[in-house]
Amino acid sequence: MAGKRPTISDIAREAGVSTGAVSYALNNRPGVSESTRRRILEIAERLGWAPSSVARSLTGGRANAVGLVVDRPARVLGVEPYFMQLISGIQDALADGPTALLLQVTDDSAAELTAYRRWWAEGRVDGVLLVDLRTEDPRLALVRELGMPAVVLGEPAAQDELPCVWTDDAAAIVEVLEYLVALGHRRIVRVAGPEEFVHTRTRSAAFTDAARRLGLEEARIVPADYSDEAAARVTRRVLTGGRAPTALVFDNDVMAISALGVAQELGIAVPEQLSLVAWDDSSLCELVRPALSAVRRPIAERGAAAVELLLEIVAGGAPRKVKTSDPELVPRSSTGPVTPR
Amino acid sequence: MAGKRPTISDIAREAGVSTGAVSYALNNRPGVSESTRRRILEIAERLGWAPSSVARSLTGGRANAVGLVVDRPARVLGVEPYFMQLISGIQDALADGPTALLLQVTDDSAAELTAYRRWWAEGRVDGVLLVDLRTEDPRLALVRELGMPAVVLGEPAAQDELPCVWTDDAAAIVEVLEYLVALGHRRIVRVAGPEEFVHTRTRSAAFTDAARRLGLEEARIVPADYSDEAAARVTRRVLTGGRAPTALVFDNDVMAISALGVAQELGIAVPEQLSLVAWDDSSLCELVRPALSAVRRPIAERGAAAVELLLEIVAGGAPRKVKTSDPELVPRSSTGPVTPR
DNA sequence: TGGGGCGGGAAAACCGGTTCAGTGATGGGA
DNA sequence: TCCCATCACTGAACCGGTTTTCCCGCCCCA
Repeated sequence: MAGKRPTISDIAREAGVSTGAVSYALNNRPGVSESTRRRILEIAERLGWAPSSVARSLTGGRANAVGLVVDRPARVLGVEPYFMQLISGIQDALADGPTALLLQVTDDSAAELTAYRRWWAEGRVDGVLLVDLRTEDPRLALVRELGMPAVVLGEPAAQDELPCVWTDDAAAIVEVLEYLVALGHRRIVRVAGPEEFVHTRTRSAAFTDAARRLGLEEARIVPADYSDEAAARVTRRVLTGGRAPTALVFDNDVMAISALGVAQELGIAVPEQLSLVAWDDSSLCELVRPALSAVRRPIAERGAAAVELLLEIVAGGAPRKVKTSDPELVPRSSTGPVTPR
Repeated sequence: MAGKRPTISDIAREAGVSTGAVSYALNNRPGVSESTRRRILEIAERLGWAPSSVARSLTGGRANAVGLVVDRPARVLGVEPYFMQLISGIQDALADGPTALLLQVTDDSAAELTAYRRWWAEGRVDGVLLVDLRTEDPRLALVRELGMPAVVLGEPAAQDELPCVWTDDAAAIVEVLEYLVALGHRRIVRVAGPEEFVHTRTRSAAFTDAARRLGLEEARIVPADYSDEAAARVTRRVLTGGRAPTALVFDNDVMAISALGVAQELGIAVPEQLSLVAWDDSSLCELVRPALSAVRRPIAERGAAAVELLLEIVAGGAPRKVKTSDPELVPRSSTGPVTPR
């Protein structure tokens, strides 16, 4: 039966009290006697009453929802486990609180801005999560303009005061390089994600630094865009050019897998002739042969921490910068010592 | 600046009219003169007014949101491109309408029911999408009990009258089998998803039927659970047992890739000694070597169609059963003619 | 000249809650 | 005994819109 949902007026009528009293009783606030409260709770239970989130939002000013816009082409989005892990972490934090998650997937960064703006204007969200921060990201200006609570998932930039949740990617890059150097690699190429992302730059800077410090013979960074095709193209070029590297480090898992295919194509043995390291470990990395060594980051943990921080800020807390647990290198079969050819 | 958002009262005051008049003007309804309407629209524009979705929902009774709960363990969810493609299709349909998407990810089917129930009780959604229908699915009873609009993504079951959006999986199974038979395969094993899903049963029935019709020497179905580990286990068992099949058909892409690894482990050449077919084509299938032949289904199209149908139903339309375009087999390098050993 | 019809708009009720300002009854202290 | 607190609860305003009701003024036509 599609009967309409009971309201506090129904409860009030049944209990013979005013709606105000019902409100107090249902919210465990002083103002009603214990016996009346119990009676009201019982009636509410019997009627199957649940608070209308809409009505509550109207007075409370709170929407009890947070928003996330993901701006990546559907093609790469589908394959990359990152976002689903992130979302899953977000849900953990939202679990049984009153807050819901609004999700928008777009492949157009103007649409992303519009989405945030609209959600805020319509009062649909209390705050938002920002992922994949770019340099000079227009979203920063937007949230400032709107005064909309926001938490950045990514590096804390000195210049802005937005709260963020971050992982020490730079340290992980160093760990990877030291590991590869220990295996005897001296020519290492990093296949990076899009340069406009702040986290790409952070990793690039760390890579260059560490390479210099370790006195690497050759350490280059070539840009790609997270997609399998771009990675394949770039890998082919790098491997067939002169002075081919003996190790490749990728900025995501999909690109690393794509490179694995290219190596097979070219008859280059992994890990005997070429070592591969993926970023963002996922079961994809364990799936392929040889299984990929990868840097594992606490993605779900990040998502959960970000939501908690956001809710804290919405509730009036001060902006903080939260660091999650460190990434760790998970060595598998795609990395090995350099063998002289 | 975090200035509060303007309301129609602000507009009314500025324009020197009542809020009712403003409402008419902003909604393009008769009741105000053309000149007043223009004046009001202009003021609204200048003030940067946007309707409060919350307030609208309170009167309209519409939440302007639809809900989707995905009940799969995070581990498999992350890797499987299916859901992100689906979500991306859903967004296409929602695009610039007033409707938002509420997403919940859970790994507990009781929590799934709770989520739907709560969304509805709280008036957060106008309707929901149901994926991965199980036999005797408690969600069917739930949406009936609540009178909550819902669209099923999956086979139309004769017994219930819920609207659904479906793809002719059975035809695709037949196509795959005919293709494999044409290549000379007579011993084919299908590695299925969890049996409790209705779509698994549909495919199983179609598989068994077609196998009988084609007079296959051996056609078995072994159950798995969409995860890479289960697929690896099952594949190992099947391939090392007596009378090993020459072709394997999988119910998703992850399992097929996992099997590819197992074949490599066992020194079985693909496609020379073993053909593999994945379901739900994704760029993962193109990524691995050899690239996987796969059945491509219009997943995003399904998502979009489902949302459109749901909105139609919410608006009072009659429940329909919508069939999306047919799946097609995309042959790649993982399938080939049987070679006598 | 009077009545009917209609267009433009005001006023108020309403949606489902929350919250504030009262109010009558009770109890306690001086 | 009087006064003041306190308790338990009511009534009403309020959040930001939508919608219904009603009213006024104007035009048209008989």
